[in-house]
Amino acid sequence: MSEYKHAYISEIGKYEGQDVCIKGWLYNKRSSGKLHFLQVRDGSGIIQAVVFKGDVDPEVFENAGRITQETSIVVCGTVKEDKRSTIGYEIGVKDVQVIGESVEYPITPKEHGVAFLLDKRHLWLRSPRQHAILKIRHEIIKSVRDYFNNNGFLLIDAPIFTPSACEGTTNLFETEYFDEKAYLTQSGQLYMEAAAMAFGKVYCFGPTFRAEKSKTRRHLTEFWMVEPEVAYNDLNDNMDLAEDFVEYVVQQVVKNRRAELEVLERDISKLENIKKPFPRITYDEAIEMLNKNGKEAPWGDDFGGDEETVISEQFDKPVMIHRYPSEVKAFYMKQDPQNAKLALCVDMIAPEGYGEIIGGGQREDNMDVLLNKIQEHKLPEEAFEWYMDLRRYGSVPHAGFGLGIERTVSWICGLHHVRETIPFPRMMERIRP
RNA sequence: UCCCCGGUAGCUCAAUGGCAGAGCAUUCGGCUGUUAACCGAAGGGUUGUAGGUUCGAGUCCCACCCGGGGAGCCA
Repeated sequence: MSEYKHAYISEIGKYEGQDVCIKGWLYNKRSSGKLHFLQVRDGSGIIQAVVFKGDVDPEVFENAGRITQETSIVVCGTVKEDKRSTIGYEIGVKDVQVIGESVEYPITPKEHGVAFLLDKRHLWLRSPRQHAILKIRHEIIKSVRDYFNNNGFLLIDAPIFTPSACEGTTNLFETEYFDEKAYLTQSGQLYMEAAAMAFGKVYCFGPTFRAEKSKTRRHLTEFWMVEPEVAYNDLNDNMDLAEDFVEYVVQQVVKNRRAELEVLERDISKLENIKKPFPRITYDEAIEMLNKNGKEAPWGDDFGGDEETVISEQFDKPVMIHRYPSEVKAFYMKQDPQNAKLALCVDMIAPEGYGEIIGGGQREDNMDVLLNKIQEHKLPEEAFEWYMDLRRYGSVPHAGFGLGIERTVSWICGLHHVRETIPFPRMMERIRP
């Protein structure tokens, strides 16, 4: 076996006519008397290895017929072009070596329920559909990093442990930090504001945690968020950045992960259409749109999933809704100089009912106004002393936003639930495996 | 926290209040081109848990446990 060169299935075309070995696992098997068809996967792809009784030792043929699903095997043979193969090639087997047996693998090539598959998430990752989703997740994350790295942003990692709530309202996971309490971060934003005053254009990218008891297809307790922040940007600059960024990420996936989108049966034309400019409407216009479409919405209410869906259905691109009432938004949102009841904030709602993927806006840069907001929200002033320093020492207009990775993956992949968009999802009722 | 749905073989599901079943998986046998292969056979059950109604409960009633979907909540 050692004389054969190790080849990955994704690059098998380079070895046509040569003898190679594939190191992987048995995905599925079919037999036909004097033939065994072994579907072998190695992480880079799946290839059919054909064992013909007349070509190999009787012992090799016999053993090949006994290999069970997900047994790890090294398959050696000749790479042959074959039109019947979905990847264009198959292996004419000369030898098969079993590395590790797999006895009664639980995920059979038939349908299974979500609860069962989530219990077996560590094995479910081996299936082609999960490969497609997680490769697209990889592409999205790579595109996110490339976009900011290529546009003059500096990566600044935000801490995971935080001494108190960024906004004081949401449920945080509490943990012990020596002899005091600490919380898992729900956002790196306040730290990005400090970093923007130091470096101009910055972003952070990492996990965030929310302890809300939400059981919906859009919620995880642990999820990943990318948060850019730019000094001297106003709300319009922020919306320009958001749409340029989202267009780039979507188009990179369309360009580089077409095969994976096809595995998921995604309508790619809908993604190809995600090009600038994106529609921008005010909160007031959104309220009007809701009332016109039979979804009564009083001025002053925040939008839930139903409202977001009705609005997103009016467009075939992500829509940016800006200038919400200050009351429903966080304390650090800058007050609109044209109307004190409004905040200079923006949410981006993905099309096809996928909901909010971006939330952000211009930050309050006036120290007195910010102090009032902290008091109105009954937040502990001393915890925000360092944050006030950013207004005390050379305050400038600045803006930023956060994009939720899992909701973006869910939208681009066309999934029903965010739980498949992350390798090991953490939800209200599920922390294992 | 609230509302809705569900829990039967390893998995996906069926069973009018009357013998607990099928497909897949597993094991054995057959087939030279299979594509969730096919054909034949075998093994496999505390029907989520605990009560109750009934001659008789997987099925009806009550409580609880677990899961799924949604709401609230969630920049």
